[in-house]
Amino acid sequence: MFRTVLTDRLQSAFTSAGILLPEGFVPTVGIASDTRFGDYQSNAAMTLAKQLKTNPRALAQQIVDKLEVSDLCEKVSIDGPGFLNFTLGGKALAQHLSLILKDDQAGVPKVSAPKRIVVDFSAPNIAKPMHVGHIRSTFIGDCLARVARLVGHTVITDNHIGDWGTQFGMILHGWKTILDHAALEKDPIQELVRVYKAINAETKTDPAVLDTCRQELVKLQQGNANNLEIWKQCVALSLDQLQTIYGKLDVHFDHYLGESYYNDKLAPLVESLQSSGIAELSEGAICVFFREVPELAEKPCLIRKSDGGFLYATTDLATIDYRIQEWQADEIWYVVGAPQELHFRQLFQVSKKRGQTVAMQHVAFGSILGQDGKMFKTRSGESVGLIEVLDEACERARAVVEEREGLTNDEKDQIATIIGIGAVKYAELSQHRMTDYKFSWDKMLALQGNTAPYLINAYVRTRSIFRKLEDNVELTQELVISEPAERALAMKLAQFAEASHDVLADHRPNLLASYLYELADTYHSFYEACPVLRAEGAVRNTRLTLCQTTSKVLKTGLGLLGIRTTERM
RNA sequence: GCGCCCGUAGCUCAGUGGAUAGAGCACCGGAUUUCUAAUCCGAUGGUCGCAGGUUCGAAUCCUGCCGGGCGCGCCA
Repeated sequence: MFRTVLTDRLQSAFTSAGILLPEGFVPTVGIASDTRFGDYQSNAAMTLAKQLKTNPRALAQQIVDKLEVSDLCEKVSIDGPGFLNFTLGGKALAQHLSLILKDDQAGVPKVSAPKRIVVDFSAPNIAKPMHVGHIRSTFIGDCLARVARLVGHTVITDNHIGDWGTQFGMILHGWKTILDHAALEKDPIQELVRVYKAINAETKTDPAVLDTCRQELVKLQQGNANNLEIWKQCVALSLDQLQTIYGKLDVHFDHYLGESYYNDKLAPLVESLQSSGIAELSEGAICVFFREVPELAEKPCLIRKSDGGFLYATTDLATIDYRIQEWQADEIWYVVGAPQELHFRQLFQVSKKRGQTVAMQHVAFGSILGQDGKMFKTRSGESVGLIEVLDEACERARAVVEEREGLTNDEKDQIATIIGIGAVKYAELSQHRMTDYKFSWDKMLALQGNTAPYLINAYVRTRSIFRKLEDNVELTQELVISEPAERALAMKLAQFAEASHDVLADHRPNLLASYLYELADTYHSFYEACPVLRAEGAVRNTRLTLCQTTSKVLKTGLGLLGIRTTERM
């Protein structure tokens, strides 16, 4: 990765120039914001000059005199108030392209200190259909897991299913009184939802029903055999259906350890927290106070209700224990919505009090809003099912594919699925995770502009050239990059490494999405400006190599977003 | 009341200390008997919510204000 190599060289130059770096000062090199000046740039001289109270340009000159980058750069210049601008040489670029081509991970270097990272995402509820609200956690989590794996971390994905909520009181009561077994067989989730909604409505008008539901729940929690059996059936039926969706989405988990998995660990956990003095009795409930943290001083974390029941935080604490003990987790990433920020702050504080050193990160994201700009609530009745969105996306893609020639119906179906699902994923991942956005069919399913089909089309264009190519052409490493469009593409390709690593710095898939969009855009421009097959000799060879490299980076990059590619469209 | 997040082009959004703030959509003008146009080239469009401050340099950092969203003990 050029950025780190140049940073290292810069560091050495400081040393050779005899410049003592102040505590905490790290020279940085970044991708140039304006390519007129160069490919990479550094503001280290300006930043340091401020601290040392010297002239930035003179300091820059001192550094450049000691800088050894002749193997990488054809030019290093000092511009403006003291920017260092690096222009890569053709040979270094060509070498990097050839690395991308032969490397298993397309030139993305591994981290020097790999970690064991648990990624907790998706977490749908049992007996409820997945809706558009699940899109964010599922796609962001899946993408982060893929990127973390690529850069060398050991990643454990865990779907912390909501399989033990209070909603089971209603489902149990409904199962026993109004369940339609034929309907259950046909579409389990739909029937369970119907039952849940019907009973939920009854509880609003009839307090006796509510009471019955509570009793059913207590019986379940106390281990009543019949209720437990019904619960198991619900879980099994729901998991089946979830697996189907995840299969369609190409999202996979190493574990499905739902809330229920931790049931028997909760009582001893609360006891130990109490006996160690971390938790205390307050207003009948057991909670952990954070009197030493001003912002949390009046916001205790409840771990046991006054009626003896356990809570969200209790299960999460038990889950942390498990992940540390069984999986030796160094880090845990929770891909959960921003409204739960307080919950996680409390959770992390409790963990800290217990002396746990695992690094925990709440990867928060904004809300998908309804057309009214309010939260997209499940019970509002307006929520759109995830399946419906995916089906609609594939149908729209299919309508476009239909007009293409030379494809069989089966191929058209497959292509439409890849594009449809890719479009939905890209709509999410190309967005900053903290931004709230209104759900819109058109936005989610757009096939034009900055969308998955645009990127996939760029990939298809790289492939079609090779299909037309006679025989096997030996791609040499001697590249002749002369046209601006060629050089722009080569530079873009080299930056895949930086883009991939940037995703993990702040858990931001959209940085990779915009990189890939820029790459596709650069390729499309190159494609118009530089004929490949009609060119000859070294020029043709160079262009073929650029196409081949683009092909690999697009496929790998889209793969990191969880988006599949197709050879034709 | 306190805490967190957000406010950038008509719309949807990138950009979190660097050089002239960028895309997509929409609108307007061009390019095609194609290495498959789901494409390309160009034009129009912005006191980056407001006001101060720090800095050689601020959409970006700090303070205050305005507007919107979310959260703040027995749901998850």
